[in-house]
Amino acid sequence: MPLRLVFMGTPEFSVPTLRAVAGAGHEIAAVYTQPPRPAGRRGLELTPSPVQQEAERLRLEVRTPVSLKGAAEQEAFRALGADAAVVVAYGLLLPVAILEGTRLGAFNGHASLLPRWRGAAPIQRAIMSGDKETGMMIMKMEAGLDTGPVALIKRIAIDRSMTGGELHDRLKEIGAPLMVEALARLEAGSLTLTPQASDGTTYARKIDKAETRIDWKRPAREVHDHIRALSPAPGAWCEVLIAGKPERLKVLRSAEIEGSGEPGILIDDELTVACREKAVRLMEVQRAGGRPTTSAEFLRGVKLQKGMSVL
RNA sequence: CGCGGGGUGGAGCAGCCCGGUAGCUCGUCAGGCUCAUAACCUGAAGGUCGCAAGUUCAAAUCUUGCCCCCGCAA
Repeated sequence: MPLRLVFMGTPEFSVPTLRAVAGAGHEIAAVYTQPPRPAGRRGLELTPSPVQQEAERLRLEVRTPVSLKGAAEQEAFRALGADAAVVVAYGLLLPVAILEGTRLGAFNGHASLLPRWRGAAPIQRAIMSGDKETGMMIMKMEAGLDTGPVALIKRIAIDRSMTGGELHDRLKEIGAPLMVEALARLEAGSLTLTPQASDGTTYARKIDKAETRIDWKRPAREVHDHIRALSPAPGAWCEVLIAGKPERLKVLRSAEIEGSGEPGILIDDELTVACREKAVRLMEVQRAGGRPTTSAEFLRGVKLQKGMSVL
């Protein structure tokens, strides 16, 4: 007997799970997602979230409350009479009334090995810190931020060249079947919950715009991790002088290279920038207004040579 | 009407302000040099300069409209 569920999610990361859960035969009573927001370049066109778009494709009922704190919203939620809530990157705090608003509770797909990286940006924080592994976890939600007991874990390795975008895509696909399995066990009454470890807790605070700029005074290893963690979005960047004017250059891919020099100085003709320790070679870049290009392509049009500096 | 950059041979760019025979760095093809090469030398092919209209003796370059791509901001 399939479960009657409420799905709560917003970005692209949530979509595979929505699709998988719906495809597994469960009944989706409603999909909660963040309301359409002004987006795009020209006007302030309201753009529905990826989850909303997918939900409409699946002809599911969509709800986009700005908050779930109000008694009316909570009552509307409870009135769905769902067995459980499935939550993946929803973006709204769930009050206790919501957590307890279903028969079996709310289950969250989270992209880290909890209790490491509780919070908003676990994927990027894991790479930025040079973690060698991470994973997806399905946990039962509690009032605290990502503190609930864990039901299922799937670990995956992070190699030294993996970008945030690549890891994001891997994890969103891993999370979908994992949630489906958790629901199957929940339905069968065989889902076991294990409390999170009491130590090793870290918080993955949201990526701030101010920290996207590359700091060449840090060791090459950290610079490289910073670049790949933020690639492709929001993108780590620096400035480079083109025809005498500073221009923003987003770095999408890099590599650690042996070599040294004053931080921020190019030590060869192949976009290798000296850092505090060793150096980082820019492999793929994107200048403001342009498309992503390999550094070789970029250098054909812009002359940046050994000795010039990168800001 | 949020701010801004851009669409030029296959790639990345310059040229546009100060209209007048399309340039640079690569790639491709042919030949040469070399033990050899992604190195070097010589030569060649390849472009309706996003689309349309206008101004002009003449438009990649000036004017107007449209299409497409992208950065910032949200």
